[in-house]
Amino acid sequence: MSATPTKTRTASTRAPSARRTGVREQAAQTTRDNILKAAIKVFARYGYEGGSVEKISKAAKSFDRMIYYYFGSKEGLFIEVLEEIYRRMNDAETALDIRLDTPVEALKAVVRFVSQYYRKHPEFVTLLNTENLHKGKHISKSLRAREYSSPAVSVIEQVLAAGVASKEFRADLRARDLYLLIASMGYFYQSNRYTLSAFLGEDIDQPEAVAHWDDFMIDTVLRTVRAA
Amino acid sequence: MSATPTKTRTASTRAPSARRTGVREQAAQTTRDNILKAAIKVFARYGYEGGSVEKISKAAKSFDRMIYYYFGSKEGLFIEVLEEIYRRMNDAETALDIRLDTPVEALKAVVRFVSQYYRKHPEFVTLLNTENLHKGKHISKSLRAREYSSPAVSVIEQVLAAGVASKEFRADLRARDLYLLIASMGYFYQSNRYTLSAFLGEDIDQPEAVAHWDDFMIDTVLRTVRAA
Amino acid sequence: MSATPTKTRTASTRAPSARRTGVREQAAQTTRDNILKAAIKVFARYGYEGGSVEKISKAAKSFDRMIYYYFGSKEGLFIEVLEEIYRRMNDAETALDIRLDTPVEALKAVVRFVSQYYRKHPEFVTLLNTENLHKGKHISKSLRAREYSSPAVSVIEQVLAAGVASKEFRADLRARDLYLLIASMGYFYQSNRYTLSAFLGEDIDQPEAVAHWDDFMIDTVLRTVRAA
Amino acid sequence: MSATPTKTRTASTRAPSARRTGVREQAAQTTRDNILKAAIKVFARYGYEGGSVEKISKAAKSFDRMIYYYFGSKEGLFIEVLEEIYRRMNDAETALDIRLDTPVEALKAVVRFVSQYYRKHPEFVTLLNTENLHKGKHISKSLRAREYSSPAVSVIEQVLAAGVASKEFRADLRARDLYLLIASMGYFYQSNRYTLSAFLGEDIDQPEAVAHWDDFMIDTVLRTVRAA
DNA sequence: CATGAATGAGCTTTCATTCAT
DNA sequence: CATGAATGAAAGCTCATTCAT
Repeated sequence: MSATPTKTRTASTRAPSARRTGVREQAAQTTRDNILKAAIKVFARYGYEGGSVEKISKAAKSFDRMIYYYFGSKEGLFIEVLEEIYRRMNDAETALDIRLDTPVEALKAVVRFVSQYYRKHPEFVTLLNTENLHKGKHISKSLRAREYSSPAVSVIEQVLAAGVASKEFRADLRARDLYLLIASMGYFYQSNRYTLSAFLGEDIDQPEAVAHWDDFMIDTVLRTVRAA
Repeated sequence: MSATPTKTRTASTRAPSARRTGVREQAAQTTRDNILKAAIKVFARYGYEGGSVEKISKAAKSFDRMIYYYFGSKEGLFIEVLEEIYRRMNDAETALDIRLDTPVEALKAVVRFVSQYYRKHPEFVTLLNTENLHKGKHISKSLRAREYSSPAVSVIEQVLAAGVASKEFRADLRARDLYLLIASMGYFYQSNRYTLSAFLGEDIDQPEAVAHWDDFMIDTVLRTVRAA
Repeated sequence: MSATPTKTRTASTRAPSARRTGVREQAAQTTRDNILKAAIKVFARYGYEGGSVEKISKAAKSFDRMIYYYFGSKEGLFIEVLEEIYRRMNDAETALDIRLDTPVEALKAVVRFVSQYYRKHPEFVTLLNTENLHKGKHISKSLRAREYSSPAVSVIEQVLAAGVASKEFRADLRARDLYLLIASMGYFYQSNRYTLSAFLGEDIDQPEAVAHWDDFMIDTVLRTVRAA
Repeated sequence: MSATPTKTRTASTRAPSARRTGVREQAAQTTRDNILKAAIKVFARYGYEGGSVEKISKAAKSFDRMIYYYFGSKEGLFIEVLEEIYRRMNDAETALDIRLDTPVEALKAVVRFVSQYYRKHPEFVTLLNTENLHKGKHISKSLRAREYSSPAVSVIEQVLAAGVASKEFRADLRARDLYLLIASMGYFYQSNRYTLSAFLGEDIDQPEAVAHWDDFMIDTVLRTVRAA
């Protein structure tokens, strides 16, 4: 590893200050952003080992050296990538407008959101798989990643509470479990679609198959949640 | 297992001859097996790119060259690794003794089996993730992999049919969907345990957490399956 | 190099005996011949370094080991390849039926033969180039190669003498020089046809171009040879 | 020579920038030149396959990596080697001072130049042979190589025209053919000197033999060219 | 006679990273 | 701020050859 070990934020890696940004800072910001965006694509496609520094710098139309300038190391860049994709999902979740007065519909909306998010953001799925391959060693170095978890579960918590209040949902269900159920079904279908297609002998990416799975997800979740 | 080589092997990669096995043939078989076993471990731990030929040959106490001698290329080895882990799961599934006269118990047993299999064989999970990262390019080159799918789904099919016959299970459920539900919940929990632990702020590998999830899986599956 | 240095013929490399050949010997002869023929093709196409033992054994539908069995080493095989192509050219030359009573026609025939031989045997040309790249180190180890030179020059010697006798050809010309002139023109055109085509901007392999060059060769040779 | 880089260079291989050359740029230029010069020697001596990247980088007192930095690949380096040797010959040819008022002497000078050039630049000969072994696949990728052909032929064209004008040379002779005749005789003698020496049983590299061949070349060319 | 298995050095190329302006 | 140049380790793979029946 380098002399200055990878950290969440070091003196040598520049994060453009949040205060008034001049022309200089903006150009730097652009370079930094380009690298981060390119890194998301490249790591998502090739994994951590397969995603070489050169591939990333080329995709960002920048230079290898710039990665070290802004992120300190390949590992530092990967950590920021993870933070970024968590932030993005968190942002999307926060933007969700859930009507708690109709709990069933609200829950359906949540399921649809999760399913769609994984489908539209395959990089999120492959990056998490990559990180799990590495036993979470990068995410554990990030102070920020943790912050993004609560909203995800808490949305479900609210919906669940509303449903219990209206007696549509049963009371003995943990929001965490419900969250995991929804995530499982959405994630697995997207994450393993290549081996599943080979294994099942059908292309599970076909629109009808996808729509069918979404319906099944909703049905399963509602059966799990509904009060007896 | 590999005693009956029903493989489509290219002319350039050696499969120990099927005829009377002398001392040398057996030694060769051992070398080949050692490499394959080592490859499963190494690829599972480091992924495809990270799992270098040297790491594998060292773990197998053999030489790089032997990998090319027996498997033609790193890719060829990886394909056989995938075939092997599918075969192993298939074997384990086939060994399952399911009592169809008690469908509910049978279904519970299936769920427990799947959950346990993923838990006890983390290499199966990471290898499939790796293969999905590569968009299934290796599995699609294997003629054998497909053969192993039918048993997995057909066991569930039988249990489901038995439950429908006894009127315990509803009739409008596809075995494929039920299989995917069970697999989703078992797989995701194992596959993403590192990021989930960081995300949820709890170690989901703890025995109680695992047991709780198993119960929840069974409960969810039964609620999905049960006749109104 | 091996412990028993490469020689023209060693105890360890088998040359099937010339006496009564049984079935066994014939099979061996075939294997040996196949290897030799394959080696000519492979060395001619890929050069000495590029022509790997494996390429040759595969082309011969045999095994690497057989090359060592019959030829001792890669170098030993290459030496026999050189001997073989010289022998072949010698045989073709010997088969030439030259009518010495018409010296001009005889000389034309010789020129055409040389030109055609190089054209029809590109492997002869590339193999000699390869050997010259290695500064003739292999041919110098061969006792046989030298035997094949005399006929080539002596045919020209005879034609030249006949022409001098009939006063059609001048007397102050060495057969060796005439041989070299003919060989030069025929060889260079074939040997360098790729770079020449690129260099001159025309495909010198076209039939008309070839015919034109043959005519020019004959014309040049006759102008060189003819008595004032 | 390489001061004016008129090259078609890919984006990934570095050509020292043309702007004001600082200390560093000059050092880089030196590294590049050292590699190119070393490559000419090594490829000329060992051929393309035999000329390993390591041999070249060592001869250049640099590193393997630098070859890829500057030339992209071994093949890219070889292409530049071919371009370089063509350029060198072209430069030498351009420097030739031919007096067209004495066509016979001018032609003799050309023949002597060609003969000497091949003799003094054996690397030119072996590199072309190597390229022809590869069927011209590298030269065909070079846009530049073609540019160097015209001068070679056009010098002869001019001499031929002058001789025709003075009625010393015959008019029905193509410059291209004359060029090929001269090149053939000069090239073949140099290219095949090892096998020829073995074949003829004399060392054709001896000064007297060389001088004799030069005389014979001139004599042959003049006989071919002279007006009846 | 014939051949599968083994071996270690070597190949071209790519890797993440640091140096020196 | 930015970037060309340099570096050595390691990657996947092929090499000619020998071992052991």
